[in-house]
Amino acid sequence: MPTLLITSSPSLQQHLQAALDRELEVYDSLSALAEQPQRCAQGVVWVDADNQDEALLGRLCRGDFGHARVIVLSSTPSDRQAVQWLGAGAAGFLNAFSQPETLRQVSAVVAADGIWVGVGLMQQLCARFGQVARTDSPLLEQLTEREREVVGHLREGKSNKQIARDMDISERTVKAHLTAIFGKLGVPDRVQLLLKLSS
Amino acid sequence: MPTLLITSSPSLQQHLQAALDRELEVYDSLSALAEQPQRCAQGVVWVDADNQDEALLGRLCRGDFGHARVIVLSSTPSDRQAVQWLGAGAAGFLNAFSQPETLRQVSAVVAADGIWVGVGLMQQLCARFGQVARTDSPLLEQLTEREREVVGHLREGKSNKQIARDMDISERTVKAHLTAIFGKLGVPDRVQLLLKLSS
DNA sequence: ACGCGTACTGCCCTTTAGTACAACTCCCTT
DNA sequence: AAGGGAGTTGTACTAAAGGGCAGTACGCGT
Repeated sequence: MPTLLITSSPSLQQHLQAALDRELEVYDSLSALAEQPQRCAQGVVWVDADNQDEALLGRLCRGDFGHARVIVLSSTPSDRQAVQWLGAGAAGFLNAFSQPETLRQVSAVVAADGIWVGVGLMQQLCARFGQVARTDSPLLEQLTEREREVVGHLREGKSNKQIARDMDISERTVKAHLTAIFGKLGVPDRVQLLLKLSS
Repeated sequence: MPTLLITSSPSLQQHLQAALDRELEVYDSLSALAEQPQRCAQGVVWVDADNQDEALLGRLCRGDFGHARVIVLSSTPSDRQAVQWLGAGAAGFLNAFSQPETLRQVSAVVAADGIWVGVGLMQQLCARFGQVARTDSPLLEQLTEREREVVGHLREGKSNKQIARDMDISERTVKAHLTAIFGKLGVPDRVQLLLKLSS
């Protein structure tokens, strides 16, 4: 399993090589690597994001060039960048000049098919996710079983007619359920309901 | 730094003990541990979530019983559970009977104050974050200026009549813009458009 | 001058959404 | 037995959404 490094910075190359104590296959830019996709079909690729083509890096993370595990490095890391690359499918995001011990840790985690992310960011992400999950369930608790089913279909964007077909009841009954749902949740129509559920 | 394990399953105890090759302090249930909170004031606590009190586990993750690092195990893991516990403050979530190598990896990461999470879940979290943080979708690039304005109003859940008032044009023109928008984005109606934009 | 894209609007039409009012059947609790 | 919630459906209505057809107007490049 080869370990690749994409950077145009000699100092970063030296830093990473010293930390990992392993043979690195170094490429100057992603475009150079893109021409031989078989090199990154597997293994781990460390990418210095500072001077790389964002679109190309995004494709690499998404797996367009194989199933490589991508670790994105930045000398000026931010939460925005972290979300961008981890969301695209990167396996790690951290400061390019992190402590050697941290780099080794990241390397081990990623090699074991895990992903590496800073504690602060993780808390932010969970808070954001939890925010949605929290407002989601209590809202639907006041609905009956059948009404929740209707909401489920509604979230797929189905029409009343389609919901009626899928639930094997009349369209009139679907409307009855909807009227009850709108009343309980305090919304005027299906559009507002969807917005309330996804906010 | 003690390592605790909360489970009522002998096979899980054996599995983890063998993988970590370390002395484990085993408790049958969380309620047994809750009576002596000083035991989990620090260190790492592995908890088998399968047969535990959810409320109690939530409090443990949130730090009600000290600042222990909590790793939640499940023999039937799901993203929903992962979000639930990581969101509550757990340091890791994984299959109870993961490979010994993975378990050791998780142990190392958590001991180093990191968080362990699967790649798929990470992408979901980032997507959810982006949903809130992102203001403009690449989908909207193919729309004209005026059409993007209409979409903006649409995302507020406004009716055509209201949009017409706000943009100071006729309702018919709003419909004309909408027809163009639906065509370009390949959706049949406003509901599907909203779903597409928020996915 | 001509074509083209964008914006805007009218009339008229069909379909969909939503509600008011009125029933009926089950099932569960009192 | 009586009441009530949940689920179901009908008729009839209003309002909203969506689109076809037709026309006007403005700016921009050839």
